[in-house]
Amino acid sequence: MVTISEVAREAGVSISTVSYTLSRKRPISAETRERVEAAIKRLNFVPKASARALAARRSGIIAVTAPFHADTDPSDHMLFAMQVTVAARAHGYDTLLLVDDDALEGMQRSSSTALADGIIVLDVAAHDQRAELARAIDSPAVFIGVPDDASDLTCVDVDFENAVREALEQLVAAGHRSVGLLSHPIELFERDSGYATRIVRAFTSETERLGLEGAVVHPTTERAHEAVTELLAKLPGVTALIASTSMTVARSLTAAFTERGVHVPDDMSIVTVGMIPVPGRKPLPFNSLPLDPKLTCPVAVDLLVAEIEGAESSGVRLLSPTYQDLGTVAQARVLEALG
Amino acid sequence: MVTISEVAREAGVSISTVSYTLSRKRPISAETRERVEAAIKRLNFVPKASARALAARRSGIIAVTAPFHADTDPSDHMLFAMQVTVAARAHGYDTLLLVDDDALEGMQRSSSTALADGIIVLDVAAHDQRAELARAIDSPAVFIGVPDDASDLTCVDVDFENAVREALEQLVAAGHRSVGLLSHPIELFERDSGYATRIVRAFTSETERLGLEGAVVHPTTERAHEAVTELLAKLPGVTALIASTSMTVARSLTAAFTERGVHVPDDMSIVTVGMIPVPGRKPLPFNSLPLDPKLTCPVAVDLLVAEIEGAESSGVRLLSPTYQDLGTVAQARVLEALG
DNA sequence: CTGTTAGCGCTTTCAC
DNA sequence: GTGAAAGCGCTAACAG
Repeated sequence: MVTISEVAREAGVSISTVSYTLSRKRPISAETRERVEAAIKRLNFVPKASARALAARRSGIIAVTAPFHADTDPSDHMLFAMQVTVAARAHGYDTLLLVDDDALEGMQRSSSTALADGIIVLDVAAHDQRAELARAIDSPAVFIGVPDDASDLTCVDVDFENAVREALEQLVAAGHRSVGLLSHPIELFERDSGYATRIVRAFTSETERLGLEGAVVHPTTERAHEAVTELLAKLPGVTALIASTSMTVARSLTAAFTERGVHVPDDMSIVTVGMIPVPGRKPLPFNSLPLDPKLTCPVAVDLLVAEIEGAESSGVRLLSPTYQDLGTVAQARVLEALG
Repeated sequence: MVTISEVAREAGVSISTVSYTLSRKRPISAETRERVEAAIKRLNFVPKASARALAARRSGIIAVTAPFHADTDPSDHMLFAMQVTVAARAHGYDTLLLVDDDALEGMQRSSSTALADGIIVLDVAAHDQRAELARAIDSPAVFIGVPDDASDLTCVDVDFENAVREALEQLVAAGHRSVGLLSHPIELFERDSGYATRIVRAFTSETERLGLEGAVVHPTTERAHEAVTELLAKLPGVTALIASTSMTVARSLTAAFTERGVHVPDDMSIVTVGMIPVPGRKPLPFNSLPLDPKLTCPVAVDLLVAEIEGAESSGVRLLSPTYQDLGTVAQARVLEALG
């Protein structure tokens, strides 16, 4: 196991010169640099993480806390953890995974032992214990999601309110006046996972503001059929739907409407809001305002790294997704005019 | 930031005494221990990970390398990563997540920088670059899955061959003589993800050995309907099915058969093999021999920790899942006798 | 049973 | 532009 002093000896320089050649924190003459780099290559030297961390008081590790609830979709989980990891690597950091019951305790531990330089908080609930903890510990933390009490916290999230508004405006522009919202199973709201509630609220207030007819339905099974039936009963003149639900339910949406004699998109325009795309998988065949981890995670990591490196910041950053137009919003048919 | 020497001073002992009370690596008198522990509590001391790692030449971190292919299910990924993490915590280790293109390079890096004490290799492919790498580096590694060339490697996996045999034997015991295998999409085999191939092979050889009529079908969409149709055409007398496919396809299985007038389980007995259960989610309503991360991950981590702590081991450990009997295997109806 | 001390392998002043 | 040396905060001989 080769150390920095062996490199120094091999290159005929002092160890500080080797260190500075690596860190570029002070000028090194071209000739010296060359000698050092050659020695490094020759000996196959790589600085040890622990020694570096101890001396520099920085571990180069970011902890990712991701608890696992009954209604947590493991796919979504992984997609976020992955994007955080990719973004962290781009800054030279590695990520430590804190899951399950260790999501809270591990956050405490990684801070007090200085295992991690900072923390990314995933799957944030409305009342999240990690919010208080983040305020109490030394390590900087950035939340992906917004807890009810976000004071003194740095949070990054999709601007769901704005996304719902934009989706509705797209529909209104195409002449739709009666719009449904297909949400998550009702049970999910009891645990209050925050963003689903925000979407329903935004839908309610925006349909009202725009003078639209609206109805919210929740799936009762793993397919959309029952909810679609309910929607058609509740809102007989419905011509458009915003879907913000699970992937499984969304995938059965077209079939569910077809079974009821409703053709998508001609009879039913669909826009999804806040649905998570899976890389390498066939995307949902609907216009969308996605909740893409690739949008929020890099921003969150940027903020965290900035804080680690001394910047001060806090507050909530809401990011607006870009509208993916797949042509699944059709001109509304004015049924009344015909009937 | 309180250090060990402040604790020593506060307790009126030497720092080694503090260190040893913590590590329990040598006896400490009850009285001294009490004084030290009081001081630790009073000052709220927690040893710094980096200092500890440098001095002990052990980081307390296990790297988890999990590349992400187009056909990698993010759910499965997370479930394995989680179980590895939980198992690692039980031994006092934390886990570092290596994903994507960094799965290979990160493995190299975490070893050469001594960032991690050992490595768990997930989502192992038949020809996996990480196999050679594992042989080349210093850090011990344990594979969850078995690459084609497993020489000098430590691998843990489910014994799929045995599971297929057991499933078939259960079916034979219930009188079935004509059995189908619902596998993965045919495209998956081009990338050769190993275990799917092993299951098909085992199915072929075991049906032959048992003198059964057998047929393998692959889904062509995200539902089972097309494959079921194909199966009924290929094997008109089929009375049982082994399903080893994606969760989505499996969930539509009962509906697919029902649509063809085949009742599950009375007309069609189903056993799943190698399917991954999601904690907190309603399990598939079939008898099963699951690929449970809770089975393989703890064993893999145990082996890795043993190697880290000095034990020598290598070779392939195949674990047999226990048969989950949900009563979905019915007595075969002897159609011939009636016809 | 406890204390002294020499490192672990780097980073970073301070000095030239 | 480079070197010497003092740590960083712990662990683990070695010594008693």
